[in-house]
Amino acid sequence: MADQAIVDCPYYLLTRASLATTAVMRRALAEVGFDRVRPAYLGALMCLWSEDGRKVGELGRCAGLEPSTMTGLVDRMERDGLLQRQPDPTDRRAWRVFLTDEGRHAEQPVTEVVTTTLERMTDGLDDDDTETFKRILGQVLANATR
Amino acid sequence: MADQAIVDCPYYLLTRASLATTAVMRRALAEVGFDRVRPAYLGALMCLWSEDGRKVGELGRCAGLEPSTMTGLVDRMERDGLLQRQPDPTDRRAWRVFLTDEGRHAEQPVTEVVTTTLERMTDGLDDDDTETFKRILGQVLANATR
DNA sequence: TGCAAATATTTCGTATGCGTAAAATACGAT
DNA sequence: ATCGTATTTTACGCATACGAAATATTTGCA
Repeated sequence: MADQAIVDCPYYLLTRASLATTAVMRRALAEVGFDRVRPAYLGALMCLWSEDGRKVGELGRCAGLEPSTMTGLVDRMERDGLLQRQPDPTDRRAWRVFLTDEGRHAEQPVTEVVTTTLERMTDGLDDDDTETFKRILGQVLANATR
Repeated sequence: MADQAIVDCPYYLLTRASLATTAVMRRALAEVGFDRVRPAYLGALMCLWSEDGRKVGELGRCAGLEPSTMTGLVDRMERDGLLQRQPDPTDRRAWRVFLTDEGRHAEQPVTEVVTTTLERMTDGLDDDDTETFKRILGQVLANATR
């Protein structure tokens, strides 16, 4: 089979694993009734759960996304009822992003779904592997962003 | 710092590492004059380099992409002069995809850029880590696609 | 004070990927 | 041969992400 070379390519594996995990995450969230929470929202939600009322740009830096990406993301999350923009009282250029009740109440169950899903994704790996995985991904990420 | 939780999340690391590596790959290709070769083309190119003249759907299966994704990808690759569609002589529903001269000649230098870039991405990791990385990604991918 | 530079956000165009539905063609059973 | 089903590809709408440029506001310096 000539197609074997590609599944040995780390870049193929990395991009495919990322997309496939996202697909599983989306289905897992939908299955427990959280179809309003898209996988792309998770980073921003985690940031807001740990500290609500950030500026759009701060949220982007926390979640690893560009400002121009955040605009659309916050639009969709607002449309889906998870958060609201509020003008920053001390800086008229900026918006503060606040969770709605729904966004706040999602923390517990969504965190649980994410945890369960990640456990399912790392099935067949021991704890060492999981730690190694995070370490390697962190190193790759560091190598890539510079 | 409350933002630390997120960089400990394997899902964050996985998606970020994938996007960041893609960005580096794009820049690396552009730097050596291969800006017509987008990172998304690499899977399809590898498949065609190993076996030219596949059907669109076959190419998708080889590269791990849905048929509906392949249409646009092949459109762009054709627009960028890397391949051409030819009607399948034995099945009028199907198209065969053939590399152009340019697509064929890209194999050597593009492969080199990709290899170099991946080495750069895995800088700071030993050979064991690299093998472990592929094994884990393969496992995650297997867990996700089922 | 006034103006240039910096900052915060959005807008726009583009790439990438998916799922659903449609269109064209092939195939298998009768 | 015909009809229903399967296959191949495309079309469409949407989500997600980026970079470049535009807009609005703030800030720092002369």
